[in-house]
Amino acid sequence: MSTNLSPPDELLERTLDRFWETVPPLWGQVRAHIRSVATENFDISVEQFHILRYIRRGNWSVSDLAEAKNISRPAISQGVDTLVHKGYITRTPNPQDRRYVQLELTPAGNDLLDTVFQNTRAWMKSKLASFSLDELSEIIDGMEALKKMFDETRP
Amino acid sequence: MSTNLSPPDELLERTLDRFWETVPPLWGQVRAHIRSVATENFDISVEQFHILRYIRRGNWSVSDLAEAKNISRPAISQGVDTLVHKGYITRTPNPQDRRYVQLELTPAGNDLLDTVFQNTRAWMKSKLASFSLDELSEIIDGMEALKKMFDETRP
DNA sequence: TAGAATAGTTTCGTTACTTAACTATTAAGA
DNA sequence: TCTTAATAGTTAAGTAACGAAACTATTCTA
Repeated sequence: MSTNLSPPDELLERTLDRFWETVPPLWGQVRAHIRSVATENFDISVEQFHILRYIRRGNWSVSDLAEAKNISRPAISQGVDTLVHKGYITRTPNPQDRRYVQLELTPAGNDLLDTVFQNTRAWMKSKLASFSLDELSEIIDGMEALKKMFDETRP
Repeated sequence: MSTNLSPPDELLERTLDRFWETVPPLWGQVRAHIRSVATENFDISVEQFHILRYIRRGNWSVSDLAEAKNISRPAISQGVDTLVHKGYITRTPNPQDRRYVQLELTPAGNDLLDTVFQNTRAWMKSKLASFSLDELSEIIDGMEALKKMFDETRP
């Protein structure tokens, strides 16, 4: 049985400092890149791109999406609406429970996602190309540890 | 002199997978928390909060802010406007070059930032409280490595 | 000293959100 | 069974954030 002591405050503070120095600027750059790819090749915004991403990941209803993205159901509903109009997803009432609407990607939606994804990943890879194996391992380990922060099964 | 070989593609892919699994959900949670603290205790949005943050960090002009946040000058100008109206920052023309407007936090702006920051940090600390020293070190190292991704001085 | 460059603002339109109120469907309790 | 409650989703109305274009004010430059 472990003693389960909290880590020293100084280390927590240092962790948060690194987080704030790193994550917001980095995410801003990635967002900006996605926006430029998505708007240049397709007529779509970062938010709409994310809705597609979540649908492919398995969030098939409006409520699922709203919870996953932490925004209101009406916001999702409207986003879905424009994506349906643009031909990237379909709405199908679920025959089991007709309150639910099944959201699915069309072939065009899948293509869009593939293109933006591949483009963004290639760009990110180019940014990582000069990294050493050790640096990449550090990033992987750090991400895996950080991911546990919102793991509800933790104490 | 180093050989400067690119890392194997498989490792890059794995790094990106971890990135995408970790950063967007995590950032979403943090954003949502800031929003709830900022809107419950003060009448302010995440975006406005970030403008205050950047001003405190030393981006004192509208153009500095626009570049740092990667959004247009008009957008900053408007955000600054509402923050001035709310009494959190002041605009002072720079006497050296009167095209520039010096942006400074009022005491209320500093208090706001302190409150939201301390609250958010405390909440994040609580999320990290159960982490081991090794896990925290991994996060710190990972962040430090990741931060170099947009370091323009790299090859 | 005229014109180019820079800093910032205003105007106008778009998009993404929110809350409140609504419809449609299913579940639950008397 | 029938009524009420709960759930899924949409519609409506209003707000905030943002960009592009056009503008003012100031400083630099040739």
